[in-house]
Amino acid sequence: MRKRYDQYCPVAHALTLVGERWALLVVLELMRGPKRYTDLVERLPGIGTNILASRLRDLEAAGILARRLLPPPAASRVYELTDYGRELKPVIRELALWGARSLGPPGAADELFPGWLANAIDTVLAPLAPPGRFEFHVGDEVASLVDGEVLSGPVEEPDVVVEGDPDGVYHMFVDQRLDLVDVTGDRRLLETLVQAAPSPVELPVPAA
Amino acid sequence: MRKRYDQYCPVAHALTLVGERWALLVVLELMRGPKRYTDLVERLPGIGTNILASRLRDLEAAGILARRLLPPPAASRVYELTDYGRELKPVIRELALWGARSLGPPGAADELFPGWLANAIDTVLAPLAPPGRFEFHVGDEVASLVDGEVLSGPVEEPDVVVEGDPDGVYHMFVDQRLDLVDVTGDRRLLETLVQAAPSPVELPVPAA
DNA sequence: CCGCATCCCCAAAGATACTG
DNA sequence: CAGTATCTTTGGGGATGCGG
Repeated sequence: MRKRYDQYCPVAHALTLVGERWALLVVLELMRGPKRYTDLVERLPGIGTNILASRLRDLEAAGILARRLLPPPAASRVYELTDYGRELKPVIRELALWGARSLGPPGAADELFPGWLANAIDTVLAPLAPPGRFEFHVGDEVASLVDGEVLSGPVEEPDVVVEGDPDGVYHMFVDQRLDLVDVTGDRRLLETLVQAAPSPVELPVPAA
Repeated sequence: MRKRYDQYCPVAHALTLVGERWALLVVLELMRGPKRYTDLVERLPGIGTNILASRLRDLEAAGILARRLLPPPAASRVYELTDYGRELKPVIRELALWGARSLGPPGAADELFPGWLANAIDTVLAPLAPPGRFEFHVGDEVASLVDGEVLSGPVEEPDVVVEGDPDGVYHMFVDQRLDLVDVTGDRRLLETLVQAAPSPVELPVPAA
């Protein structure tokens, strides 16, 4: 918010609102519901507490989120998106679809924090998913995809259940390999979903 | 590119590639064709020359753009998007649609540089435009919209021609007022276009 | 000229400690 | 729990220089 671009351009304006470091990731976290300050801190590994406070101030001033006090006795302060903030979803979705194509398998430096699976499915798969009831178990995360809608946790009467580690699931979607995961149920339906996923990009230079 | 987020998340990954300041605006400029270094400098008011060089390096390393030498005798170096870079268009489009809703009328601090009109029409209007041949004259800029495709300059046999200053055109799209611009031709068609434009957002705090 | 590299200055980012 | 205060480090902005 502070740093402007001196151009009369809708893109430049959007970037002054949500273009600063961490800003869109804060919005992404709030997409799955209101959160407290400390919830955000632990779900955004590496963010400084002062940075988070600053971003929350800026995003509130921009009308993207609002702070609210939960009714007593809980009485803790939470941050939640406004309507305008929620409308960033298509932006985040396109970013995720684009980024997924050059995202490699999970590395050691990457943290997998609670909710990552549901988040990834929601942003990358949900918009292209065929109708059906999918259930995924990856490590200790469980998330489901029901007719294009994402749910945390299992679903009743799934058509197909996939079980594996992060690497196996990665290769399932990227290389269309189903041999590194355990599949129970409608294998055909899973293949349809896998084929709908965005195809990876061949990077010219492996970013030495 | 340099600064990572330590999360295994497609959005975080996308933001490490194009989330730095100026990066997406560089991509936006290259969307309308290859450009030389100095072209970019003058179309990105306020960018430092070292920053631009750094962004170009990072974006090249990420496989988003490539540098190429024009054939002699021109023999100057140009930067152009790769396929993967061009696929950022949906991201930019969604950002523009979202940003346009809270972008006010042009202010004194905003620079209007050559091509702004075509850029704005392309990102904001083109994806929602009804079929038809529109021609816009704003200040000394002329751009057209033909069946959802943008052209710099006039078009043959336009259905409707709009003439006005930036402020008038702004209120045409935001307030659906057609009395601040000159309209020649099919006024009905123009009204259809205006109604397709994204509606503005009521900001809670005017960002004092 | 064009395409940067260098230098200087200042404003953010990051890490840690601490307080209402 | 939800931040502010403080300190250090890094990167951005602007000017200038310089080789091709």
